[in-house]
Amino acid sequence: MLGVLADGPTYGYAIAQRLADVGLGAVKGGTLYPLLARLEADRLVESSWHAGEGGPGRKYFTLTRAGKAHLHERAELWGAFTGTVRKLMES
Amino acid sequence: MLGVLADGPTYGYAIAQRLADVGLGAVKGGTLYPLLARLEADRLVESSWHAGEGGPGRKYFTLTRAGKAHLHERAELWGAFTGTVRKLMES
DNA sequence: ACTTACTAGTTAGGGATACTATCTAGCCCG
DNA sequence: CGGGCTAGATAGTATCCCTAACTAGTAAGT
Repeated sequence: MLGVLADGPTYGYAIAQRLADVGLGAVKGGTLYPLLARLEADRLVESSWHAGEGGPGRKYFTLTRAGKAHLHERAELWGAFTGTVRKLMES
Repeated sequence: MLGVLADGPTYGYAIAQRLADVGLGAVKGGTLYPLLARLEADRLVESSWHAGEGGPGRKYFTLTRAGKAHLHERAELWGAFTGTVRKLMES
């Protein structure tokens, strides 16, 4: 989620499409929006409402400075973790 | 878990030590034993009790044929998943 | 006008599961 | 005989993903 937002501000529905496009499955609204709300509660993202252009309004989310830091930190931990697991599964 | 068991039959406490050794943190009994019980319920592992050699008895777990197949299947999915996520986080 | 479909977001409820904490029990050592 | 290590089990709590249902705007077909 934070990785997608690192490419620039977007809104929930577009994030879901992006995740589906790259092959991470159809993330449903009931998963997506509570997660975004948690990220906002943790001050990792900020949101602003924009009127829709030929459709409903969109809530755009932007990574905060803390969100970027969190992403980089987690990316390192994720790399270490997956490396360890890969070794375990291949051995 | 299945990856550790792929190296040969072992018991819960030793699995926890192995996971701690490779850097996956201290997996607690409340996580470890229910998970092994689920794997056994799914016929992915089999267990047998062996009297302790200078200590309490040990419940040894062995990967079944289905367990090995499951491990290989999951390892492929895991590789694809982590590859996708890595690209997302690095972009 | 009515229906369908797509877009966009929200909420309630259930189920899976990882965690904390606690318990039993065998063995060894000081 | 208490403390510590080994070994396993269980209850209770919290998290969180999912299904399902809802509201609402727009557009196209009938």
